[in-house]
Amino acid sequence: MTARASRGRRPGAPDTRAEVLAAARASFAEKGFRGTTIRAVAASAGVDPALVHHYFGTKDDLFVAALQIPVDPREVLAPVVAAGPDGAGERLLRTFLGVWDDPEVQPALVALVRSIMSDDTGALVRDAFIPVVIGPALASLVADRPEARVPLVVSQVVGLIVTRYVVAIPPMVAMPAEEVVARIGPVLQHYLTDDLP
Amino acid sequence: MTARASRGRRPGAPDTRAEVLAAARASFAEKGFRGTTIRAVAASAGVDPALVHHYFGTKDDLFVAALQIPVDPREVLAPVVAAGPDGAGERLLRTFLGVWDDPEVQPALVALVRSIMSDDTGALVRDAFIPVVIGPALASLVADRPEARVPLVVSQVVGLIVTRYVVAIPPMVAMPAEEVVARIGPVLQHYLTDDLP
DNA sequence: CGCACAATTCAACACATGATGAAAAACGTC
DNA sequence: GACGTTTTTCATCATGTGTTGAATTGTGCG
Repeated sequence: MTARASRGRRPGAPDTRAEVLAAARASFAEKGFRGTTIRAVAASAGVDPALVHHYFGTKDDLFVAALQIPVDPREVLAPVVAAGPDGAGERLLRTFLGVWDDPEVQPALVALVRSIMSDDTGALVRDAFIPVVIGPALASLVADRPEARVPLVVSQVVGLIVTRYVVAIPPMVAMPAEEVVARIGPVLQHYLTDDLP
Repeated sequence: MTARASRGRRPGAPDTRAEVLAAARASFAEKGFRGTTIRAVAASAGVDPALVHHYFGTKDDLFVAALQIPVDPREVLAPVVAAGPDGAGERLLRTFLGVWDDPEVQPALVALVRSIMSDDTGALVRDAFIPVVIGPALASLVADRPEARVPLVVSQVVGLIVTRYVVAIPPMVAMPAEEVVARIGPVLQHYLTDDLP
């Protein structure tokens, strides 16, 4: 019930901009792009809608601002790739969970995935992200025929993302990271290096 | 450029209702619930928006009408479950693909999944569908500790759904059903019956 | 203190959308 | 052929949304 009514600047030095950005991230993560309204973000930050426009311009701009996260997939994957194919499945999964379980970046990543799957931004993943970023990284880890193995790895990882972070089915959320690594890691390893039927 | 202008009933006996329903299914599958507008559905069916309301009432009603599909998961899963745990992974996957690759039901299923992941209908899957429908069916196929195994199976199957039908990444779409069965089936079997680490 | 500047709200516009009710045209039946 | 019924469009409304510009209040600097 923090009744905020008066016009003009607030006393003190509150970082209102950061609050708005956090509210936007949370809303984009939970409701997706279309489901998020500027008014709702403003209300959740205890602020007038016009202020959102003042800081971040249009709604699209707000969205890309909310997706700004300090994680470059190629950089994160580099050490995993450098260590070679032995035990790559578990290493891959461990670093992956290290990023996704970080509460600092999780909302932005979930928002990104939600938008990819609800709106037709799917093309971005389909045509650019996987072939350009993920594909080459995994390609040096697979035994052979990467065009057949990479999609399998991706499918299991995507399933993990959706069940653990997007839909958040309870047993998957409750599972400790190391347990996920121990149970799914071998499957990734299997997709990467075992003989294909 | 089929200029349709005149008022009143059309000559002939066109099944306009079915066309509207098909357009709605396609739009819900591609753009999700929020992304679908009554006007767009009407335009895609070459019809006035009011007609959509005339046949199916509100937008929610149209959505549930679009989701009406002649497939009961328990009924489909019954024979798979009845045959016991031996080779259950591949059988499960085969019948699963039989349903999802059917172009008659695919749009409705994709629409359902899209809505589950974009809007917060996720609760439906999280709290009802998996525990009540999928859980008990799989429970009789697993070796032990179903609460640990079922989520693993679900994660791989969800990953398959998303990559093959929702985001539709090309290598996954192009893969023949039997190849999917041969490559992912053993992994499901592993989750169902192999020793858990 | 005075003043430029930043932060914040208010009021309003333009637009798209879901929904409604009445009117017009074809059909089926007697 | 007359008539009730179904199918279809038109015109319209209320609402929520993104966006804009002006007005107001606090902060920091000279």
